[in-house]
Amino acid sequence: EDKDPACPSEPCPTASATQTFEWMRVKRNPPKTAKVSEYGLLGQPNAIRTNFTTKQLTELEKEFHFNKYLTRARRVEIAATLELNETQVKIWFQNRRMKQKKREKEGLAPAAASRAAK
Amino acid sequence: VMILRSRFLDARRKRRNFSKQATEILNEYFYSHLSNPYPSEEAKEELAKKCSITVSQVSNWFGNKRIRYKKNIGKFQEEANLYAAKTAVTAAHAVAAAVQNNQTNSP
DNA sequence: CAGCTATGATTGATCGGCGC
DNA sequence: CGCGCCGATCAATCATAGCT
Repeated sequence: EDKDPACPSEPCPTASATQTFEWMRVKRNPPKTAKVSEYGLLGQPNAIRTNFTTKQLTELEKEFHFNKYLTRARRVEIAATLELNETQVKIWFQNRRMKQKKREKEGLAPAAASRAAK
Repeated sequence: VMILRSRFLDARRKRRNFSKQATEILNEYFYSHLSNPYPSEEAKEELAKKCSITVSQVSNWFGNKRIRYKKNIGKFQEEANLYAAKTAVTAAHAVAAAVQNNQTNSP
């Protein structure tokens, strides 16, 4: 069960046409950041990317500089204050930590590169 | 809801296109690994060095390339054939073999 | 110079794997 | 068994580069 699902017996409809591999078929499930209660009908939740306001981002950023990690209590507090789900706050911190790490990495690479170049 | 897009003009968003050679190298890798265009961290570092760009930029390039390719495969068909012909590699098998850490065939 | 497309970067959110 | 985190990726969008 660890081999490609397609390779041998393939009709190959259009001659040399590049086949459609699995990664091209991958589809992400829509965000479940919903608050279904607001719709009566389980209609479409917030099946879209939430756009945080400048105010929310400023507040999250401030909290991040205070603590890179959140406690359950803090998360609940912030979510309520910014009118976001606890999940959104949690995710924001995780993405923020990754961003921080990426910046640190990009910040040291050049230094090592210039040293090596010298 | 006003346009809260106050992205304060991300100064960092001053983009510059990559050099022709860099794009050439990235495309060669992409199309020679079309069955699984997901370079490992090591491969990304090597590509970054060859292209004189950062690893993050290599990641961004592959991320954008994969999404845009599958969004409209037809639009890239010409490009795909071009690089496919230019690079006759057993990459697809190499990738499968790598996952298996076992070699069953050699060029 | 306007208009449209190509492309690099950003980011909220998902996916699979880990550890507890 | 579920939860938070990590690392990678997705997917939509932003803003600019570049060609017509």
